[in-house]
Formats: sequence, structure tokens, C-alpha cells
Amino acid sequence: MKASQFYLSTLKEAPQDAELKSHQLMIRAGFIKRLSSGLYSWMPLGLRVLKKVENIIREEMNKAGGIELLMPAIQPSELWNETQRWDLFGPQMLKIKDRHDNDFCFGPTHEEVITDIVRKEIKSYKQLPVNFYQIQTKFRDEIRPRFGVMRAREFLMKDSYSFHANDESLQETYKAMFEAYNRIFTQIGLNYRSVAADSGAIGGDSSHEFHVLADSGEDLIAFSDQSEYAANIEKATTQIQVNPEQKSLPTAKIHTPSISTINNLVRHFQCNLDQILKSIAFVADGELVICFLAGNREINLIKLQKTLAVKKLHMAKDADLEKNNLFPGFIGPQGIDHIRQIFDHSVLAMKNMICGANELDYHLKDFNFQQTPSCHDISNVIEGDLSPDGKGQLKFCRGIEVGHIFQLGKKYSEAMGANFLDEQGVSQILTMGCYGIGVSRIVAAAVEQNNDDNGMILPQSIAPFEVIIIPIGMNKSDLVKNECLKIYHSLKENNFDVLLDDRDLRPGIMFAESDLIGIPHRIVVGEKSLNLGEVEYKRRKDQEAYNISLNDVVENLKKVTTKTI
RNA sequence: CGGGGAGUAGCUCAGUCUGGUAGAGUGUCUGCUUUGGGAGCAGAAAGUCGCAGGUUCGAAUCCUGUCUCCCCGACCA
Repeated sequence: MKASQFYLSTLKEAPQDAELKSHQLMIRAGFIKRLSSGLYSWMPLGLRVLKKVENIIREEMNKAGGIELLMPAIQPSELWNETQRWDLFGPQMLKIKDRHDNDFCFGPTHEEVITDIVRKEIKSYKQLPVNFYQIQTKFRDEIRPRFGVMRAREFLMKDSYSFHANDESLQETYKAMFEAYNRIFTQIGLNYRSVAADSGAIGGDSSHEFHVLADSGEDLIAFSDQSEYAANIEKATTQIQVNPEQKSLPTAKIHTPSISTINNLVRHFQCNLDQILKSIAFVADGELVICFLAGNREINLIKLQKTLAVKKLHMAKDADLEKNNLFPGFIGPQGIDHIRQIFDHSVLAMKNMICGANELDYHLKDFNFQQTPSCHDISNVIEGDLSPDGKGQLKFCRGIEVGHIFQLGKKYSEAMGANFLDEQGVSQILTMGCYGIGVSRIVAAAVEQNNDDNGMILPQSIAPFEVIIIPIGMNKSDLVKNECLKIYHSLKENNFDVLLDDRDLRPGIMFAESDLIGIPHRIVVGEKSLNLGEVEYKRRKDQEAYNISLNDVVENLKKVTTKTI
């Protein structure tokens, strides 16, 4: 590609509203252009990157037995009513009406459509298993879109859905997808981690997320420093370590006027956070619930909601507490049996704790339970916790979720009547798996992970171009011009994705732009070095350039690129 | 949905308090000069000051309403 025949448009300054490095760089480099909140155009340069990511995914999906199809972005409400999700999906789903006043949505996902296809197409066990995938635009009306295409409302996703006669078959495909995903992210050149996720009601160790590791990631990941255990903080758990040696002391009621916050208690009692029994009040489906947990832990709302098995959950207001004769800041477990209480498993490790006395301006010191209450995991793990497999301590890192694989079981096939005939001619419900990759998010994640002060440093596999040729004084020197064209053509003949910057700009501009847009290999052609029969070569990620012989340009590039041609 | 902030040229922003002909830098265009890290000089084009009302002789500026965008939180297959 010659730059004069392409479209490059870069900015010196990033728009003020771009917070994240990847967002700033993608806009400055002319990869994307914002149309509205969470809606972005992919400009020519960015589209090249997106397409490269897409193609790596497509190739690996095909190798892993996936079969590509393409479903409509617009979907009729009837299908969604079959699974109840028309109402359950919530405001994230963009609902629209056609001219006949019929309800449609812009698909946020495609379980319903694919299951409809499969129930009409798949009749026999002989057609199983099957794994369909598409690479397609989704729309989810996020409450707060942010960080450019990292969390956009409209985005490109690879979603696949597999159908099986039984669980073993699902496991096989799931494993194949897990391996394919690892190959995909490795090939793209991302520093990532697969994270086992608890699958809740569906059971089994059957869900994995793939996270690109980055400090700016929206997800917090807990992982063991000595085993393979890794989980999203939403789902991570721990083994609570109990010290049976510790002796119970007699309880004392202490006057603690106006000392109602945890920090003030720590100061007043000269104790550690984990000696304080923290109480947090919620209103769950209209009922007041008091949660107790160690003072150094935070409530995990997802776990709490699951444990309580309620639909609506919010923090209680002071008025809710006062109605029940409770004093905010002085709530404890003693003498409130008429109120629903739930204990976090961190309580198991606590003895001689400090807690509210359910009396204004009083706390209990050295409180102990007569009988250990039944406990649940309703808190987030903290760094240093024992890994749930008993091996090692938990550490934290941040991640950007770029992939998610899941064993759905019969949830959709049952609701929609997707059946097949088995070997005995008996009708059975199909078993299903689904596997997603955020294609456009990968581009943002790759930039987020690979940049410096001058711009992006993209992995060769997804860079908009692999090599750039920068001529110095091209229009002044026929020698420069001819040698550039020669190099350009020989690189193209050798299947390099090469950009010749033939715009005849000042060198500084060309250097700055090629750095900004992250092209991994750079060849500078100037008269001085040409007279020595050489050109300059520099890798984007290296500081120093060096000269190579004019005759060795192609060979040298073959050597320094990992690419197999 | 709650809290905070912002809408003025393609981009970054001043001007608003204290009403009086619409500004700068950068980018774009022209010419000259320059050619190894976003150079220099000269000139030019470019804005319904988010939108709608109101006050006023006069509104980017004051008042009312409204829309959009961003940040923090809540929420999130």
C-alpha cells in the first residue's frame, strides 16, 4: 500500500474526553471516530487492525471445527418471548418497532436465533455435534459506555454456539474451544490469562473467562501464587482459616459515644480491622436483612443476592433501621433474632470480636457466639487469603475481559423445544454451549497493553501494516525514489504487508506518525546510507536503529519477523 | 437513577463573573523557505457560540426550559 493512495489522519492532541491510553491513541492514530456515546466508526487504518484480529479468530475457529454463518442483527420479539428474555433482559436491549408496529430488538446476543435455526435444521443425532459461529455487530445499551471501543454500545463480537447429544460431547467441544481461544490470544500476541469462573446454577466447573492483563482493566482477578487457581473477584472464593487455639474471653459492654465508624472503632479499641464484626443492612425484596462480616472485608453483592435468592437488593436507609429499633453504627448480632441475619464465612475465623450492642453509643468487646452461626460466602476475597484449593495465597491483578466460554446445558433448547432423535429414535433435548470473543475490544486491549510515549507498539499479527518504508527526500532524489520502490515491490512479492510513505512530507512527521500508529518494523531510505549501499532498519519497540545492506532487506525482515511465509 | 463537570472553527481551548462587531494555538488551503523526529515566514478559508424560549436598544455572556457529551457511583449476558 502506498500512503498517497490510502487514508491516514492523525491528531497531535487527544480529545479531552478520552481517558484511557488506548482510547486516546486509537483516536489520535485515526483508528476510530466517535459518532455518539458508545458508537464508533472504524476508520480505514483501524479497520485493517480489526480485520486482522477477525481473521485470526476465523482461522482458529475453522481449525477447531467451527462453521461460520451470519444471522440477522435485528430479531423479532417472538423468539425472545419463548425464553422469557424479552422481559428479563432489561434496558440493555434496544427494542424497536417496524412499520407494522411489531416488536423487534437489535440483537444483544444470539442464543434465541441460533436455537431457532437448529431446532428447524437438526433432526438427528447423526448431525451432532455441531458448532456454528458468526462474527457480527451486537448492540447492548450499556448504562455507561466508556473508554472508546473498550466498552461500546455497538461492538463486533465473535459468538459461537455448539449443540450436542449429551454432556460428554459438550465437554469435548468446550475443551476444543478453550484450546482454540488460547491459540487465538497467543497468536494475537496478548498477555492474557484464562480465568475459571463459577457457573452458578448450571453447575460444574464449566465457565471460563479470558482476560487481557492491564492495570486499567475493569475486572479484578484473584489468582493463587502457587496453583492454577484464578477467578474473577465476582466469583473468587477462599478457605477461611480458623485458629482453634484462641481462648474466648468474657464479653464486656463498653460505652462508645459517637464512635460509629469502623475506623473510629479501630482507633478507640487499638485493634485490627479483622477483630471488628462489621454489620451492613440491606433491604432484600422488601425484607430487612443484616449481614455480618469481618471488618476487613467487603460485601460481594452478586454472592449475597445469590445466597438470599432474591430479585431486588439495595442498601438499607437509616430510616429502615430506626423502624426496627436498630442504631446505625451500633448494630450487632445479639438480641435481634426477630430480624433476618446472614453471616459471612469470615466470621468463622473471629473470636473475641468487637461489635455493636444494639444500644445507642455502646459496643461489645470480646463478643463470642454461643453457637457458631451457619455461614455463607458473601464477601470478596482479599489479597493474602488462602487459595480455595489450599495451595498458595491469593493475589490480585486487573484484566480486560475479551473472551468468555460457557456450558449452557439445556436452558435455551428446552425453552424453545430444540430436540433431536437419538439412536433409539427417542426425542431428546439438545445440550448447548456458547463461546464469545469481543473482537473490537481486543483491538483496544492490545493497544492498552502495548504503547509508549510515542504511540502504539502493535504486535505484528494485528498491526495495520507490518513494515513501513520512510523515504528521506523522495522527490529530490531519484535514487531514493527508485530504491524505495524496489524495496517496496520486493517486500510485497514476499508477502509482507508493507506501507510506503510516498507523501513526501518532512521526515519528522513521517517518523512521528509511523510510531503513533504502531507499525512494528521501519525501514528508512536516505541518500547518505544509500551511497554506502545500506538502509536503516528499526523495530518499533527498540530504541536503536541499525543499518543493513540494501541486498539484505528482505532476508533481514524475514529473520526479524516471526512470520512464517 | 444519584452526584459532579462540559458544550464556542476539524482538534485543544480562551472569552461568560462585569451584555456592546467572534478569539488564540493547532490542523486545512496558497506562496516562499526548509528536509533525519509533528520546523520557519507571509497570506487565506473556516463557527447559527448545542437547541428553544425570555429579558434587553443590543445576548456566546443574564433568566427559564431542553438536548447531548464526559467523569464518579449504583447497575451490568
